[in-house]
Amino acid sequence: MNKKAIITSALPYANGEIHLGHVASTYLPADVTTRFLKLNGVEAYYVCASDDFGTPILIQSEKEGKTPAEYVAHWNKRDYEDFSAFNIEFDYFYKTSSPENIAFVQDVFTKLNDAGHIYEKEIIQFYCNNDKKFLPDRYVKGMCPYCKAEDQYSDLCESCGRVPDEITDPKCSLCGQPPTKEKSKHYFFKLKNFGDSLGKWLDENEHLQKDVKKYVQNWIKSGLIDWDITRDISWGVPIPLEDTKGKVFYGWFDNHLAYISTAIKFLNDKGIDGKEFWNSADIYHFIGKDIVYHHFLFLPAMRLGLDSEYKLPDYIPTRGHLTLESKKISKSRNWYIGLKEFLGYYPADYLRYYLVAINPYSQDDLNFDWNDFATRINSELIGNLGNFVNRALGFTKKAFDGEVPEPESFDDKDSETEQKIKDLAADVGSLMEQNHLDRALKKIMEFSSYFNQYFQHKEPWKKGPGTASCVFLSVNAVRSLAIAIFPFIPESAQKIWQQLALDGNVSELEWNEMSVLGISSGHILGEASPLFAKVEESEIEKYKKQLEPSEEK
RNA sequence: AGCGGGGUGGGGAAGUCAGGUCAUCCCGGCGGGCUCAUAACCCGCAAAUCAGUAGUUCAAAUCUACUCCCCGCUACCA
Repeated sequence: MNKKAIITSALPYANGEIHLGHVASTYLPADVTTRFLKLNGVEAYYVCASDDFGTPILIQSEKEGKTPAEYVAHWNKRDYEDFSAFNIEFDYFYKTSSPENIAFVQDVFTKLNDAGHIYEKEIIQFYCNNDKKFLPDRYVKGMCPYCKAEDQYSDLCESCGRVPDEITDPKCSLCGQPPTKEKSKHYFFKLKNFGDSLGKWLDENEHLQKDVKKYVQNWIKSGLIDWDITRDISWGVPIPLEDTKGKVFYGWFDNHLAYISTAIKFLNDKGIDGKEFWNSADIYHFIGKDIVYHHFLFLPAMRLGLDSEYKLPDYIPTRGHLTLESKKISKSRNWYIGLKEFLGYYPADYLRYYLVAINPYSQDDLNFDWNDFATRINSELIGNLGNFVNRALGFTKKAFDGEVPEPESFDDKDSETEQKIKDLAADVGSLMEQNHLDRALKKIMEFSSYFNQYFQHKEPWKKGPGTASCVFLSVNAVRSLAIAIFPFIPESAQKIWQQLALDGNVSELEWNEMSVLGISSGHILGEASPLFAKVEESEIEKYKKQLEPSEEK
C-alpha cells in the first residue's frame, strides 16, 4: 500500500443544497476510504472545493440580486456545514474561485497552448440584443425539436432527455426576446490528439473499474471531438490572452484543476512540497456516473497535455445514482431529501450505515427506501451490532462488576472464536482496498452476528464453566468492532470506545489493532448503555408523507 | 438505434470474471428455545426447475448462441 494518498470527491456545484444523492455516490465513499487509509498509517488527505463558476450560477445570482461571488460564498459555507454535520471530514475544503486555482488554471492553459493543444475558432452563438450579451447553454430556452416540449434549455431537454442540436423557437431566458446569431471566437482543446494516449492509459491502469473503462473506450473508438473550453460570460476564470474580454473558461476546464490546486495549496501551507507529494501519492477521484466523461477523458487528457507534470489518477471510483423510493431524485418536483433535513431526523451514523450498505462498487443505481432504511437500521445496526455490544458489556457489568475476567483455557469453540478476531483485519481490509465498502461492512456485520451466536451458545448467564473465557473474548470482540466500524460510523465507534473505557480516540489506532486481543483481564469497563435508538414506523410514515411531490409532471 | 448493466424462493440482494466443495445472506411467514441484551438474541421448518430455448462439458446460476423482458448512458448537462 502506497503510504501517501490524495482523495478528492466531485466538487459540489455552488447553487443548491447537498442532498442524499450527492453524499451516497461520492462524499461518503470517499470519507470512509480516507478514514480507512489513515488507520492504515497512510498519509492521506481528503480535499474538496465548491465549484463556483458557470452559467447556472450566474443566472441564479442575477435573479436573487446578488453578485455571483456573494452567491457562491453562501453555498460554499452551507455545503461545508452540511458535510461536517454528516462527519464528512475534509482535510481541506476550498473553492474553484480561489486565487490559487485561477492562477493554476491560467498556467495550465498557457502550457497547453504553448504545447500546441489549443486553437481558436469562430463559432456562431446566440446573442441577445436586449441584454447585450452572448447566451451560452442555459441562457437560451425554447421548444425541444424532438419531443416538442416547451420551455426547455437549449442544452438539454428535461422532458425527453435528449440534447438538441438546435432548439426550436429560441428565446433569451432573461428577457424572453428572441436572440440573434453572432460570431464569437472560442478556444478549443484538441481532445482528438489524445485518443491513443488515453486508450493506453486506460489499458494500463488496473485500478479503474472494468465496466467504466469499456464504456469510455467505446467513446474513444467512435472518435473524440475537440472541446470548446470557453464561454461568453463574465463569471469564470479569465483567459490569459489579449483580446478575450467578456470570455472566460468553461467550468469543466477549470473545476477539476481545483483538485490539484487545492491539494497543493493545502500541502504547501502545511510545509510539505505539494507538487512532489501529489506525484508520489495514490490519487483517488471519487465521482458519480454522470461525470464519467469528464473524469476519464477531459481530466486525464489535460494532464497528458502537460506531459504528466501532475500525475494522472490511480483510482476513479465511480458509483451510480441514488433513487428515492425507486424514482429519480428531482429538486424541482420536490422529490429529494436534503442532507440537512435528514440529519434533523436521524443521527449521521444511521444514514452512513444505510448508504454504504446499499451502495455497491459499480455504476448500478441504488435506491433509498424509507421502509428498508428502518428495517436495516433496526435489525442490522441495532439488533445485530448494537445488541452484541450492549449485551457483552452489560453482562460484564452485571456479572463481573465491570472487570474483565481472567479467561480459562480455551475450548475448541473459543479457539475458533479467537481466530475470528485474528482474521478480521485482513478479511475486512482486503475488501476495503478493493473499494468494496458495502461488502466490507457486511463482513463486519457477519463478525458481529457470529459473536451473537457464540454468546448465545456459551450461555454465560448460567455461570457455568467457560463463562470467563466467553466474556473475555466477547469484550475483546467489541473492541475489534469499534475499530473496524470506525470508518463507517465514526461517532458510534467512539462511543463504544468510551463504554470500553479505553484511552484516546479510535481514529488514532492502527487498523491491524482490531485483530489483537487488546483488553486484558482486570480491565475495568465504563458505563454500558444502548448505542442506538430504534427507528419507529410512525416516524417513517411521517417523513414519507413529506416527500409527496408538490406537483406531478 | 448504438453501447453498457441486469432478470436468482413472497420482498431485497450475493454468487457469474477463474464451471463442481452453491444454491447463500437479510427481511417476511411458521414452529421452538433463551432471558445477558433496545419484544433484542439463538435454533429449526416451509418456499427457487437461478428469465426462456438450444448447445459445450463427466459437471452450468456460472461458458457459447439465439429469444423475451427491465434499466441506464449517448459528449459541451456542473
